[in-house]
Amino acid sequence: MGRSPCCSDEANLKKGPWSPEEDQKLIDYINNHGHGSWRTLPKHAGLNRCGKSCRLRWANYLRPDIKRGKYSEEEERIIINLHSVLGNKWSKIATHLPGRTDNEIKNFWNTHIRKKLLNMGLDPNTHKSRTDLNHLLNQSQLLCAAQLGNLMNPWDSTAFKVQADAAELAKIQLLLNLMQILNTNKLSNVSAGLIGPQNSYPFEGVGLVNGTSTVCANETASIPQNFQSTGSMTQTSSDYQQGADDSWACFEGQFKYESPDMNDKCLSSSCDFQTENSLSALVSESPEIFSMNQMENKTNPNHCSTISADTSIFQAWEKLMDDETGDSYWKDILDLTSSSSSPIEW
DNA sequence: AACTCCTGCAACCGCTGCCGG
DNA sequence: ACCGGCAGCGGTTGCAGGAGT
Repeated sequence: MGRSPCCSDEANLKKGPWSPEEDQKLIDYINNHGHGSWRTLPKHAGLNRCGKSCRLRWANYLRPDIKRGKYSEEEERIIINLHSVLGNKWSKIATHLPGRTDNEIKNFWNTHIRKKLLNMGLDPNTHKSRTDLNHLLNQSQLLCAAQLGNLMNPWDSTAFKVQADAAELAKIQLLLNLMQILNTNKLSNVSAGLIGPQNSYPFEGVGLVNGTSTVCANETASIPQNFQSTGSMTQTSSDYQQGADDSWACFEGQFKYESPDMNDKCLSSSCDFQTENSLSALVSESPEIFSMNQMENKTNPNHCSTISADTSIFQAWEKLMDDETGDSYWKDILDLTSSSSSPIEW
């Protein structure tokens, strides 16, 4: 059911920028009487504006507790983290940034952060790598083509080497993109891990910056029964409400999943819908590399898929672990996780 | 100096959700 | 249950000022 536009019956009302005199009238009136009904305020305050315009002017500009000036890195980080969980819910994001208005945060997002994320190769809407499925498909096709090339002409050593390098690069890139899918989805950060035959992957949360993660907690993440979670996470937000709708929390730390009786090589278990959809699409595009098995999970049937990959992916993973850069990167993360081994319950 | 283009931001528009009758 | 009024929210617009040519 629609409703008539605000103040549409009052054609003579002023629009556009506010004059200093109008601002002062509004400030004086609200300081003396409070805003009360916005609908009737303009008349009482002697303003030729509609109530909506007055409310907006007060809320976004004249309110005494408004914080002006540049956003700090901390504020920027909070906005990115919250946006990854809440999306374009600017008013909800604003409740976590005292003195900042929803309008101001929205503008800051659109003019600064959005561009920054794009420059970093991230989709500002999903916070995922901008590698869309077509791009992933291209990479998996490159990998397949390289492997096929090996089979078709195994005696051409030069071609073999070039193709092998291309295959290796493609594997690593594909792996990194998979990690991106796993890492940048909301619930997947607490419910999905990258698990190999020997290496457990300690994963990070949404928008992990300086060790802080924001996770959505409006659903309880389920963990398949044959998995154990270990590691350490410390809650850093004070308004976390476990189980409440629309709640959120900040955590620090990492934890990992291990499957004591997992013989198959498994890339992900216990996905949320978004992760599952991303991975399902990837699996359907590259069935020669990935397979997907449904695991029965009575607690939460929505989070029960297992993605399995071709062995070569895990060989690439191990190679990445052996690589100097990769090794030091993972060593840092493993050092962080080794401080505690108390189980986490979700 | 004059013009165009770009950027940032305040303000508007139209829709939704809530609440009381 | 329905309806209408209101506040609030998010997308969009328009303008001022700066940068580039």
